[in-house]
Amino acid sequence: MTIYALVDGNSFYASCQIAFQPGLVNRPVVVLSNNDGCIVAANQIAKNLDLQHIKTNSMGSGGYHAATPDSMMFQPFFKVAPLLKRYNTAVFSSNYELYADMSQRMHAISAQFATRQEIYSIDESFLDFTGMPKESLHSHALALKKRIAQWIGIPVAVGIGHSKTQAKLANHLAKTNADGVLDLTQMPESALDALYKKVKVGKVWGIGKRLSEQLINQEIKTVYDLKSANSKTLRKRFSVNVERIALELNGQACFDFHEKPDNKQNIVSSRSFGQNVLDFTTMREAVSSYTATAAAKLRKQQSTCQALTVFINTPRYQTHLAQYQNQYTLPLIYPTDSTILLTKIALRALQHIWYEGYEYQKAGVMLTNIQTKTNLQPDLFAPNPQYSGNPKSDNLMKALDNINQKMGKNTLQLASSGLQKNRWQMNRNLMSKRYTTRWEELLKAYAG
DNA sequence: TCTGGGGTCCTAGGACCC
DNA sequence: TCTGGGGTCCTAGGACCC
Repeated sequence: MTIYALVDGNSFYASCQIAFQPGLVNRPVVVLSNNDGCIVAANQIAKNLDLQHIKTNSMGSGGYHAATPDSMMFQPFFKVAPLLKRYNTAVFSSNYELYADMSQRMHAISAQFATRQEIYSIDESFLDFTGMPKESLHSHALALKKRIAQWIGIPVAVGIGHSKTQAKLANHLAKTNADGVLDLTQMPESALDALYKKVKVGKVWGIGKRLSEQLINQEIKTVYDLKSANSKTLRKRFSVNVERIALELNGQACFDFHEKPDNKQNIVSSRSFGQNVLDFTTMREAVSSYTATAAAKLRKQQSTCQALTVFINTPRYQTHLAQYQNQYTLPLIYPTDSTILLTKIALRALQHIWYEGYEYQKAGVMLTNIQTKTNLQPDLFAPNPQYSGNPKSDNLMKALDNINQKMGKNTLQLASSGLQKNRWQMNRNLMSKRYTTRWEELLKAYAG
């Protein structure tokens, strides 16, 4: 029987900031989303701040994240700014370069503690603990936790179970455990049931707000209720996925390990603008720039795409402004990974949906119909049947990627991306140094 | 003044075919 | 003078995740 462990960095982004400014450890710390828009990470002290007066209407019903009463998360920054200030909170703009580098280090350490690892997100990985002596699982996890703390200064929690869902749940519960580790595999059935009875069904991985409401309507209120529900009924009333989740809670693994990350089936690059965009020239630059980012991601996974979508919209929360949103998809005759070609297509798609007179807040580019380059299916009936990649373009793109990787993003770019990005680029007014990836931003220590 | 970005999977429904 | 039933493929939208 496979044993799964889930390692998860506590308030990961906030912990990354604290790791380099240990003086913050006793202060509330929050990290903002792109554009300094809302809060995406908060340490426990910040989470404990009194949110009474800001609980209402956090992101509106159309938001990605419903506000949960206990959470500072996803509150618009401007709404909580006065409260944060009152409590002397350290506020940071997102510093993705720093978090990505710290993430790699954390995952590398975790990998040393298991035969297999699945990197699930920037701050989480599943580990395979199968075959380890049962009584030592807990101490093994503690050793892992200790090493990550010592080597990179990030606190983690570890959950252990017979399925991914159990490991996720154990991890969630471990966060409030004294030592930050919880092993469900060593728990007798009765103890497990007693524990499950105390946890709300919405805490289960894969049960979001909507499903949780629907389950509660059917008298399935706790993890125990879900675990003991009839699995065929669950499939009929909800979905095959809910059925699987229930089985997983029973210790029957339905979701496999994925050691190698799958190639993306869709690649999106989109951003909110630092300030609303009114003119086509500026919008062209933004769309060109997002296309370049998406195309670089595409080449990184050695794929091509055969369709591209551009979307633009006005700010939905600024209700006094005229609202408009639209998207347009263009198929390509040949699969490609060329920034030059994709940019042409993207700008053509933009022409289709652009209307003068609106204040635009966001734009994005999505690449779809993605295929890996190695199993490209050339279209025999296309006018140019021998096409299966274009060596000249491939070399050019390779050179572009190499230079940008070595010298920094946007060292080399198309003229259509523009040089005055400050007209639309996001605000990050509170960014810390990139301690681990830039020589000139290294931490300095003074002796004497 | 100020509300993120990037993914996956599933399902329902329409178009089309026999 | 009758308006079935089954199948596939595609797309849009919903729900979930971090």
